[in-house]
Amino acid sequence: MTIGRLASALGVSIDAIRFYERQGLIAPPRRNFSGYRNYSEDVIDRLHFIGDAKRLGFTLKEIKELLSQGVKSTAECGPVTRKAETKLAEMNEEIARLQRLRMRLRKMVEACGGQCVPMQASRARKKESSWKS
Amino acid sequence: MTIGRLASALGVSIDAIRFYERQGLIAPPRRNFSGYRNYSEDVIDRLHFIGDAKRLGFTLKEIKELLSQGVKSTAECGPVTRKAETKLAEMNEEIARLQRLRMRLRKMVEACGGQCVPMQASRARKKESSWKS
DNA sequence: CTTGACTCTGGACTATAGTCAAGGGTCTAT
DNA sequence: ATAGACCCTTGACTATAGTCCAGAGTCAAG
Repeated sequence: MTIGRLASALGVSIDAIRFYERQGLIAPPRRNFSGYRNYSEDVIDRLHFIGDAKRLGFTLKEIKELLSQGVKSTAECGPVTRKAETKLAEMNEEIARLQRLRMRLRKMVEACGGQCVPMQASRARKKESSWKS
Repeated sequence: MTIGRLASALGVSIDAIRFYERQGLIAPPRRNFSGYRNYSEDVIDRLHFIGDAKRLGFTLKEIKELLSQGVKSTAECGPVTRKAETKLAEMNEEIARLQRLRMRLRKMVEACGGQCVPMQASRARKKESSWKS
């Protein structure tokens, strides 16, 4: 299978596949006599795994680690589970952070919504009452 | 005020201030005869505004737009409010996205928690039952 | 045989928000 | 006068996940 066929079969770009190879996420495939990459079926599973893991929020670096530990499907436990738990914790923090930001923003929008009432938390200086054009 | 004093007064790095200048977020200040930047008090407000807006989740690019519209404090309405509303919507999407990911991850962790039960959604092939080393 | 589609490599580029370093000039205190 | 702290510019670098390009070689169909 050529890289082009593989790419369109999986809905990823040719460049992405070569990129994964450079990054060590997939093994360099055999080449035909003129240097074209020639893929076997195995790589399809591997690329599916990469896609799954990406959707789960893993970075390529993390996926590489997973793969280097011999993990081959997202159903496989041990390493994925441990990674996933860490990831989950990180994600909870990130969500919390965004929610805090959202709250601040929301308050700001509300405070300014109707009558342009100065916010309490703002750093506005009284002297600068040039309430904008 | 020299750049060093300004930086330590505000708790940002000298490099960051020069970076903001390059990016057009703060105006190039006067220079003394030997080329040192010499800041007036005004820039303090500006940098505070930048800090506030950053904490609210705006990117530097967005902050620059705000500033170019004459906005000078986070209490100021109009442009900030409109931006903030957009931002809020984006943030809601991002939070929702992360929460969906979290759900997927959580399910995975649970599914694999006890007995390494294969997940339904996985792409594992039956033939590949080499259940890892 | 030629045309068009495909592939190869290497390197540059994207966005974000700065940080770090080299190599030089300047300011302040002793 | 000189040491040490400060400042200048320019350019490279960080991480992420690729994308895009040039210039060249290759393959299949007509």
